Amino acid sequence: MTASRVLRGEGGYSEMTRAKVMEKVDDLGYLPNRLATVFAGDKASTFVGVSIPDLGNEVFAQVLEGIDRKLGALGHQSVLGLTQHTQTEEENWIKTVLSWQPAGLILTGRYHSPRALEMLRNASIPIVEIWDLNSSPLDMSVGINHFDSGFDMGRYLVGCGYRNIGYVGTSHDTANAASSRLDGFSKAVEDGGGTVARQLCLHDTATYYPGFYGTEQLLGTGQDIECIFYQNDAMAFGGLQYCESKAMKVPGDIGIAGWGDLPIAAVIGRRLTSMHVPHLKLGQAAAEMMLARLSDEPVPAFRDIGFRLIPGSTVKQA
Amino acid sequence: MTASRVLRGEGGYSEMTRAKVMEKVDDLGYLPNRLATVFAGDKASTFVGVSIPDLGNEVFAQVLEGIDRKLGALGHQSVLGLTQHTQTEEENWIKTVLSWQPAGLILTGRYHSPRALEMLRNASIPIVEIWDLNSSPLDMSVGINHFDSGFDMGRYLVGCGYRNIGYVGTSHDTANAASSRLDGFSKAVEDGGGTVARQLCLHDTATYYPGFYGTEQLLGTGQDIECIFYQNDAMAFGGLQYCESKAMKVPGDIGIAGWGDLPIAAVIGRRLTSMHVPHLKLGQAAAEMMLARLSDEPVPAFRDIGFRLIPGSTVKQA
DNA sequence: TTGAAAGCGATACCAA
DNA sequence: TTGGTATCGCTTTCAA
Repeated sequence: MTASRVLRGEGGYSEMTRAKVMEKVDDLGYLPNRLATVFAGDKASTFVGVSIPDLGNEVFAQVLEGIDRKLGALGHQSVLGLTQHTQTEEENWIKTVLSWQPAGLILTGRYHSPRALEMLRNASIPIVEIWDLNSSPLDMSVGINHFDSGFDMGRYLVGCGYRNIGYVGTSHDTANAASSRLDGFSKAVEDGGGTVARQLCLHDTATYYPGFYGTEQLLGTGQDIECIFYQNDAMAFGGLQYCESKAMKVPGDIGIAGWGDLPIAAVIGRRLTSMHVPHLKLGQAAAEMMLARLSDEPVPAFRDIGFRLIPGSTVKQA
Repeated sequence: MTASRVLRGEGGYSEMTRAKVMEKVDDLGYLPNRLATVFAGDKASTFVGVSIPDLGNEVFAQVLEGIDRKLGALGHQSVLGLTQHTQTEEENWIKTVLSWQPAGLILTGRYHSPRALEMLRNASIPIVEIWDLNSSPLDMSVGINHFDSGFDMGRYLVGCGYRNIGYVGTSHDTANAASSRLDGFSKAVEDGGGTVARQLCLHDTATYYPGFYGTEQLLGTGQDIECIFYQNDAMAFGGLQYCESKAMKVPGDIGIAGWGDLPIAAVIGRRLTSMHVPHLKLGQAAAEMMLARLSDEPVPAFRDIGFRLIPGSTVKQA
């Protein structure tokens, strides 16, 4: 009816009619049913499905915050999916969220199950793969090259004189960004004549306490580790605390390097050696690419958001 | 048609028909359109709108994780809204999310704008208000009594012998849980013959660095503050770092008390004096109440999730 | 400028 | 056990 036109403000009605309609709307406390709108026609929904591995990891919380702020500001909503780093969780979530006819999807990571890939291709909606930059994405991608960031850190530590290096991280059932970092890191260390003597991948969350006890385990093996690279700053901070609790000097007795440059790194007195990644900006960029695509603006297939090594003072200087 | 029955598995069809339908489904890569399902009838949607103030605060990230895990496990999805601690953001988000006919809403906080309240009442869907326990909620509530938790901390610090106490937190445009804590805290301190001499409410996020520079500001006033209570552990940790950077002994020269018992508190060597709140459990409880209500099980109107004082070693012992 | 009619995909209800 | 028909709220198209 005419009311529909008025509510959409698309013109083709008189001012008097408009007033009458608006009055009724206020009167009845009418709220539109967008289900019906989307259902009725070609109108895209304003949902965007967003999959995130977990929120215990501050990194991803920041990414999500960046995404949702930007989407929300432009009238879109995030439908959240926590995949717990598994492809099966992701696949189940994709199936469900697609049935809600989302305008698009933002997925963390570049590795998806075969069935997920098939659904994604059939869906023919915009998809942004984030975090792990994919230069031949399903559709669009924004993130960084994790292999390279690990490589740069490895080269830096070797340059500082370290040769016998350890790694503490967590493991999940699939290839992921953290393992790409470790691969790049190992490559650089070996290229430089060192070895990643001991790599500890805990079945735990990538947070403070696992960093603490992982360090204890790693150093307990008796090998002469000179420096430890951690999956992220939270774990590195846990490791730092462990070392200090044992009266080990950092970097005198052992070097500590994190990754991600989390907010905590700004206050620990000494600057943690780390790799800066603009998490919030990454999330915002993902949302921007999605929104641009949805309004048919040209969008590059991928965007490298970059990283920057932070020398810090928890490893000895070259 | 018959296919609909088969897909819902509600019986009333032959095995042969079922097989034929399923074959076609696989064949066509058919995905149901839940928009239509919800739209069609009384069937409730599986969305739950979840409003969260911000994710930079680890506390809320954990709450959201608890909610989404539990909802997801039972076939529901969270539609996220980041309200940035403002009622107007919340109101806008409520209007939008209601138009998607959600099964229910989970809202952080007990204070809502008048227009939001009106929409919420008209919606006649289950609503869980979390975080700030509301004994006469719109519908259901789960959380803790923040006033009481502040009061307990105040009484404890007074019991430790502190009289001239400071507070560092952040401020937002509305009454909120943190200010209830401060109210309760002040009451207890005054009851015990002390004063909350200086209260600093920064216009910033409640994270590490504001805790650091807030402490600098607070101590810079020259008043003889003996102990500082912080809005949360992240801020307290920032304060702790500030004090140590100035070679002040904690608790010798100054006492530090946080709130929330965040994961970081477990690794900082000394135990941070804090208040334990089961954030993840709180989120899960909210999701459970929502799901119970949606399946017409009896649900209490509110649930106190409790807190527990952690004496720690960053304040002097009584 | 307005309204009447068809249709989106699924379900409820009946009839075959 | 199966399938036709009306229906949900809105948009699109066409006619008045």
